[in-house]
Amino acid sequence: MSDAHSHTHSHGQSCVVSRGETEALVDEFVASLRADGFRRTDALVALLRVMIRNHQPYTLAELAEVEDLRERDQATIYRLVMKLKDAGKMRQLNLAGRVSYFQLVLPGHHHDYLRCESCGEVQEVPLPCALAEVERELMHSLGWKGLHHELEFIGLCPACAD
Amino acid sequence: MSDAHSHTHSHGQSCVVSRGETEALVDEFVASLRADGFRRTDALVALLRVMIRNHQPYTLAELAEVEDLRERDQATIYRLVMKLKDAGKMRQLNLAGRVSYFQLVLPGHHHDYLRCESCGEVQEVPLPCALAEVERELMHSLGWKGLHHELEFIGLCPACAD
DNA sequence: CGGTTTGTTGCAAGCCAATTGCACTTAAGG
DNA sequence: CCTTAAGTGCAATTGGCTTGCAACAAACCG
Ligand SMILES: [Mn+2]
Ligand SMILES: [Mn+2]
Ligand SMILES: [Zn+2]
Ligand SMILES: [Zn+2]
Repeated sequence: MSDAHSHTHSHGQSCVVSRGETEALVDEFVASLRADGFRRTDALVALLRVMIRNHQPYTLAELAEVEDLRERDQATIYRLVMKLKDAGKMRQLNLAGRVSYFQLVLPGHHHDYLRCESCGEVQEVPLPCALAEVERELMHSLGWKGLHHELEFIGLCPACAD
Repeated sequence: MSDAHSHTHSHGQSCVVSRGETEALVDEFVASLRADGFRRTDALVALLRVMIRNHQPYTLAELAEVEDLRERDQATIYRLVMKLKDAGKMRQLNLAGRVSYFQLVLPGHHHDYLRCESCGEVQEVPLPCALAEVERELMHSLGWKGLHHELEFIGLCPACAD
């Protein structure tokens, strides 16, 4: 009942960075991480390479499939992701029910998503997001601090809609 | 690492319905459910009573604590919730990491939420939501169907912000 | 370049909310 | 009543994390 998709679905390929530019960003990212006690390990570099090159939400399982991370222990990837989260460099998205998605925090990048209830496809919303203003209003009127948001549109993708 | 709150936090108490009005709505709800093969059982009535009376997101654990559901098996509550979801009468929200929240679908009711990253408090957004227009635009331009959305603002509640 | 400190990793075990199989019970309809 | 299909309790299982611990290896220091 309520069974979800289980195949590996493809994400939309928005927000991609060139191979060369990625390397520079990785170096920069690692450098800033040094201040938080991170060391430049192969696993960290491989992880950042993927998540910067293709700025999308990934499940831990998806990350474990990535080149240069394939032979890594799942616990290693898990701890890297969590440590990045603690450092404020990783965001945990709860797009689907049982699994979490993770996406690197890149200054100036914010994305909302569309998710298909039928096949699980996740696609970036190709429209500008106007919620920053609402955030300001909420912080001002309710006294909350440091608000950001997570917005997901849910429905049937063109393929599943027939 | 990244440890979340674990105590039972209170929800904001918006969207409450009077005791008498609730009974009428429950009867109406059950009646419409009959078309989907539902039977009027004590567990179903108790569940609807809670979720209509206080239209909020609940975890399965929270539902299991409710009067008249306390002595029920967790599997019973789980299957009721899932069957309602399959019938399109229940929405599964992914507000937090490991546990799902469920909220009854009531025509004309739509809510967005604020969640405190520190204490886990969940509060309804007291402003009107203007995303229906964006949904129409997305369906029109991208070909998705039946879109609804889930919007959550995340930050520090007044208490946790000091 | 050794030696020391401390973050990192593999491996295996554990955790826990959800999920399911099965036999029994009960609402609903005739 | 009697039949049929939905609902339920109970126990066992799943699966996505999550953690303890010993072995490793960046970074740093003299
Ligand atoms: Mn991006
Ligand atoms: Mn409501
Ligand atoms: Zn689809
Ligand atoms: Zn708080």
